[in-house]
Amino acid sequence: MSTIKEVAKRAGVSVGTVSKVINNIEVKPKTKQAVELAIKELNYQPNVYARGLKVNRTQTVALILPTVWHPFFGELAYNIEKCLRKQQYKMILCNSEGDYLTELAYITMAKQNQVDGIIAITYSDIEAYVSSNLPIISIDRFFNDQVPYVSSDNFLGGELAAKGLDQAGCQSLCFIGGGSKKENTTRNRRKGFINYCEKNQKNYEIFDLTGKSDNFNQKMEQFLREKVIEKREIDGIFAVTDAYALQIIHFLEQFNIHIPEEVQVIGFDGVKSSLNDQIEISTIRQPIEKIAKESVKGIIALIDGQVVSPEMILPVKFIQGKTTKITKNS
Amino acid sequence: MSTIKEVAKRAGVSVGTVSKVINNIEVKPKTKQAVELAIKELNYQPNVYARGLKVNRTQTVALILPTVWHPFFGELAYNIEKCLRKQQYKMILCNSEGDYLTELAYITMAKQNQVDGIIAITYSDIEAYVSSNLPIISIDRFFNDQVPYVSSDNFLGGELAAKGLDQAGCQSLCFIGGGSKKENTTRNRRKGFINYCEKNQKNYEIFDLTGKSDNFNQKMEQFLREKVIEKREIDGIFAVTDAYALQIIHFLEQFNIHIPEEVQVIGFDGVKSSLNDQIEISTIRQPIEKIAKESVKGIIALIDGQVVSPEMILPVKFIQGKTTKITKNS
DNA sequence: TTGTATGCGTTATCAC
DNA sequence: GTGATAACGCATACAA
Repeated sequence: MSTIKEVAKRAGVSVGTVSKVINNIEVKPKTKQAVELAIKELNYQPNVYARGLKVNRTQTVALILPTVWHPFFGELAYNIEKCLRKQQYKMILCNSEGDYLTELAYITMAKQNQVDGIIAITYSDIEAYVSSNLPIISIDRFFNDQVPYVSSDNFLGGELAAKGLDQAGCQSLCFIGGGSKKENTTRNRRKGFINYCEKNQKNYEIFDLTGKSDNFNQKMEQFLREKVIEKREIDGIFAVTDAYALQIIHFLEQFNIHIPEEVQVIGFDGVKSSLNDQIEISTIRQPIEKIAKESVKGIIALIDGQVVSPEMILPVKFIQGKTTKITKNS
Repeated sequence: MSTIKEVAKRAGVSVGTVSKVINNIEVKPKTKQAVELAIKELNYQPNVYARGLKVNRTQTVALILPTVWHPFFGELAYNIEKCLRKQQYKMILCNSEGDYLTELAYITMAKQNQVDGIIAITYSDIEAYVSSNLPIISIDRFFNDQVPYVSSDNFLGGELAAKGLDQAGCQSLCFIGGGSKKENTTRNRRKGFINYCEKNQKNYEIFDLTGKSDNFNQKMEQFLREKVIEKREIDGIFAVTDAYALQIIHFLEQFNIHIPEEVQVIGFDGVKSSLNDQIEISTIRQPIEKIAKESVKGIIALIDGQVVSPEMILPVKFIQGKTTKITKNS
């Protein structure tokens, strides 16, 4: 690998001049030409470490997420990398596997100047380690006023789900949720759901097991067995994620419950496992591309020392699938 | 961020001594203690750029693949990052989107010392740009003797697929493939399939459209309509990937062909869209974890200047799904 | 407009 | 065993 010195010698100029050419600083056209020729001839590539040491910029952002091996995160990671690349940034991928220590290790790395900033989607308590001098954007989770976050409009999503079931003819709705206490923005899905039901005087039930309980599946199945299969009290289900929705559907189908004829189901996420994949279930789709775009815009603004809006809430959409009846509106 | 100088001053020693402590070089216990205390007090983190500039090592590897937004690549990326992390390496994720120029840009980046090595899964002709002084491991594709590659045993996979169909009672087999000419290791799936059929005197047909043809789907459907739906000449299909298999199954089901009763189908890849996902179709599963492990082992060995075996072929397994009949052997 | 010189934070080679 | 110092490759303030 040739250095700036060698380029300077070959071009018959000084290193300073070469540096100027590289960084697009005014230089006499003729010298510029000579330098560019030398660069080409020597196949010179600036050493990013020397530059990084000097200017303290690496053009690299870390993306911390539970695991890229998940349709939602995969799509998100893909889009974020794409956006970053457009802005000449590289992306270090960090699968935290939801592990607190792994997340911390990555944040430490960030502080060692390995990266200019972090985009994180995490549910552990890394708050104390997130100092305000480290540019960071959070997805789907509120930390504090210092950390801007971008998220889907979960409240609206909950409303849309309830509305979707309502308009498709359901009489008695139900929200099924669970998972970590920390996912405080996804909590709003439930709130939106309830809000719609209250406002429109729809019957509804809530099955929501927060915190980790090993036997969540058992309890949920018991709930379904009683309320849906036996008593037939519920004919519209909003599951907090597509994964839950799928699970519920599989369970009900075992008991010959027809979907959507007898029971209608709406999920949340709208993930596709790849670009060409087709979504089968009715769902509230998160605007993953937009989330990616806003996150990248945010982190770069932060790196550039600009002020960034503390929260960016992005609209969601109802996607008609095969698990709700088709109405005029959908 | 504090520097090594400040640590030295606080500990009452020289920078050289601090450096020794950091790099675990013998130092008097007492001084070591003092230095470590100062490090803690100042919350000192070595600057990786200064170190990188000095030792020309970044502890970073680039992973180039078409898109992480794909179950197979997602799983692969997840596992590779996991392995790299265990070895104290970071991973830069590069979605090339199959684009030649993007791949090139990333290779250029690698040459700028941003990364110590590359793990690539690419189908374009980047051969000329891959100089032997840049550590690189290829997955699924042979470039030349200078570039070690790791791959599934595609030939064995082809044999297993044919054997699976045969033992499940199929009389007349068929291979359906297509895609890029460049995927020369996946070509072996076809070879293995043919090999089994020849050796065991099974009837077989090949439908293989190499190169890109816009109307691949049309032609394939026409083929299926004639051979499977109308003439009923084929009762066992080996599709070169799960994606094709799925497509074929959906198509046949439209014509009320029962699978696996009338026609049996085996795919290739065995991808799950997440850890908890369940595979539904019968398939030949690629050992993604092993591929990840071997790639990482390989790239690190290369970085460390060791010699690496030019090819690593890993065994595949037949996975019984719902699209082939169950036999005693399976 | 261009060249020279200094320093970024670290490691490594010397002396001591 | 420890300290002083040169060097890594580059950007930049300043001198010419």
